[in-house]
Amino acid sequence: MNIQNILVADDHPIFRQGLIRTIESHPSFNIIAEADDGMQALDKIKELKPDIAILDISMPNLSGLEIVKKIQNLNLDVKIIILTMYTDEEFFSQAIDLDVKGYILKESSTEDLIVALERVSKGGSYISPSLTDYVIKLERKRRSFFKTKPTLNDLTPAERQILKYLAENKTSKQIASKLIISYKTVENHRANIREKLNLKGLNSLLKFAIENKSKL
Amino acid sequence: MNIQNILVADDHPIFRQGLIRTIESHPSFNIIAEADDGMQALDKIKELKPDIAILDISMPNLSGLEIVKKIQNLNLDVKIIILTMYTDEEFFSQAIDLDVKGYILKESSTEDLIVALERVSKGGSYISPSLTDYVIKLERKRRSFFKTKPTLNDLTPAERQILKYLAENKTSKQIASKLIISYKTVENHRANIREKLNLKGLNSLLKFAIENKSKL
DNA sequence: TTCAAAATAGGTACTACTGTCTATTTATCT
DNA sequence: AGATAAATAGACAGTAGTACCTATTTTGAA
Repeated sequence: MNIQNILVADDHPIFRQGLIRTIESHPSFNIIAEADDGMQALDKIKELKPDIAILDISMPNLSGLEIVKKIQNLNLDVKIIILTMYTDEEFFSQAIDLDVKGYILKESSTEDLIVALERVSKGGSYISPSLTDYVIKLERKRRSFFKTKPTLNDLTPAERQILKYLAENKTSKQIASKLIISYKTVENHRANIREKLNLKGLNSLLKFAIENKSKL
Repeated sequence: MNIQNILVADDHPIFRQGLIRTIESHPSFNIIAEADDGMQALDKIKELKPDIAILDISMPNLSGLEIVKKIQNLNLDVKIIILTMYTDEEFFSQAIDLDVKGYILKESSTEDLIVALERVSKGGSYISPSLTDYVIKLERKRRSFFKTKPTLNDLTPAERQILKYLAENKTSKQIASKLIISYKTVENHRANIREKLNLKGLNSLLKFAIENKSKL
């Protein structure tokens, strides 16, 4: 097996040093580039064509998952390992749908990281052991009726906008006057969102908005 | 200045590697121990008496801030740098009250980390630039009337209990029947909590409960 | 251009939370 | 034993969100 050229992209410099130290301690891997935001990562991937790119999800300018989409549109042959803090079904299943080769958590051991690199470099794939629960859950869901859980992606732009204000605990009236639309329109959006996301009962929508505001 | 012996404690192995790589690249600092949970960190500090201990806040078994308390009870002469993800006033002011010498964010640059170590090793202190806003806010608060922001600590056990259920979006009725108390009692607790925490307006309490549920 | 989805607006009944009160019974500390 | 804080319970008016509808206009994609 040739030496694998690797790009690491993460906006946390100290963590990035950890990746470098871990990866360079292994002779089969060679770090050819670093990036501390998404745009930079994409540019360097296009320019340097690494064998493997290790991407953080939450980065300024362009998220790891968005980078993956762009790479695939360009038909670049780069294997992707997503590295993230989020033990979050949402991101995970998005990544899987994008045919990402590795998905590992930032809390992983250095050994896990190396194993992931080895597997991926040989054409395989690797998912953080801690995510097994999600994998199983997803499988079960897919099997039983293919009814996939509705996600934020099903929402229209206007609906997302409403959600953002809701997360700030604005009332429908306040949102209406801010957006210069009728109070009833806001209420309608709320109703539609609740229906799409299967939210029932009082304030379930507010709860959802607050818990998911980082994703909006 | 002598070479400073340093202990690093963080439960994320890759991040820990980053700390080590960053610190060891600087000749004045020498890492004498690592720990990946709080108990281990405390034990090693007691045993090895490092000059400086870099502690993560969220670690298994014992949090960084709890370690600081124990160290101070034992009158150990160890300078503490807290390293955390949380840009959270709560933790920050707790740390300051504990007379921690450094408080820096995990997203800091490697340079910031080194500067912090240098300052602290010389008896000074260092706070992440990104936290300046909080520092100023705190200062302003302390100055204007010494009225400190009310916190979760001001709440009684019954009130915390109510908050927990609120974070699950239970209605007052549901909580009442679960705790076998009157609906009105629950409403009274809610009112008291709102008053203590200065929460006004509809659903502000629910918002608070959800945002702080991890601390309950 | 035509069709479908999204955004807009409104009606009505119901329910939950808020704000502002009073008042009694337990604990707990001095 | 007496004071204080906490937990309990209630009244009442006002406001906001929910559930379930109908209906028009705008926009975007086939």
